[in-house]
Amino acid sequence: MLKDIIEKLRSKGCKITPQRRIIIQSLIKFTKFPTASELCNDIRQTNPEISLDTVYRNLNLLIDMGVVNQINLPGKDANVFELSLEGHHHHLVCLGCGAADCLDYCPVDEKELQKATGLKFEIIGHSLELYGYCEKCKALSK
Amino acid sequence: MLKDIIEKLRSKGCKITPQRRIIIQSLIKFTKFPTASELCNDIRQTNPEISLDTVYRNLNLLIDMGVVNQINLPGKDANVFELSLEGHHHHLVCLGCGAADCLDYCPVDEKELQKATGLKFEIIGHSLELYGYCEKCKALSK
DNA sequence: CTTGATGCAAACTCTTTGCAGTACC
DNA sequence: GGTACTGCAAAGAGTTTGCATCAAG
Repeated sequence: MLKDIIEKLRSKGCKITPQRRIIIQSLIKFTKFPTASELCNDIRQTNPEISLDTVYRNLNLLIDMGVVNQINLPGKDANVFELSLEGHHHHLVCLGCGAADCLDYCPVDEKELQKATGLKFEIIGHSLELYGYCEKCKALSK
Repeated sequence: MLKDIIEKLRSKGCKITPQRRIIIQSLIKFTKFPTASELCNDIRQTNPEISLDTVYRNLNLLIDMGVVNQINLPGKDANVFELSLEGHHHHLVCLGCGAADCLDYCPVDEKELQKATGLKFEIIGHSLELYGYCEKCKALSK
């Protein structure tokens, strides 16, 4: 997974710096989708010298490369990042702890929707987020 | 519609100032979902003296009152506001001009989804945005 | 050696807050 | 008249940019 991404960057002429490598590694390792600064703090535990702007710059680079998605959650800590190697999918976002799981299954049939909405609007994509509580947070609230 | 909202505010003990009234009127009038500053600029065409912080303060108040929804769109101009008198619905967001239409019909069956995802995650809500091109922007791109 | 990447600092945008004066109820 | 609201200015958060230095290819 790390190798694939490195290879993709290399093939597009990007240099593979230690910072870049660590950012990708950290992103792979996260179980929730991190904000830019969460990612930076995580990396600083082993590499205290990295700067937040480098994290931002590389996240934007990875987004341009199609390796990372940026997700806008409602509320605070709204901008989070995820690896996007898996193609189209959706998320189960926990309202308790903020953890987000992926849902491979896509329940949205765009063709059906296009029929239902008529021809005025041409649908070319969608985003669906499911909100609720994960196992841990369900247990905590009881 | 304006009256209903004013009444609701009054019943909760809020004062009805000219600014407040104009903000609501402008919000009703918009055909796309405006950002806070778009809303402010629109209001300034007739009331140049209004300040952006008042717009923000009142939008937050209206959100607390349940009269307005805040929607996070991906990319720039991410935070937009809509009146939320119609209950649960989704949006057709134009990638060309940013205009957003409402879709009353909800194609997401949460019960089905709950079955499909199992019991680990308890679904209590969802958000769905459809992206594409409105009639105008479709025509322009040809 | 060349070009792109980094770190620092500062700029920028969006949003919130403190405060004194104002106006709605 | 009292309390909530306004405008101003300034503070904060999050993100981007300019620049000199550094290192990957």
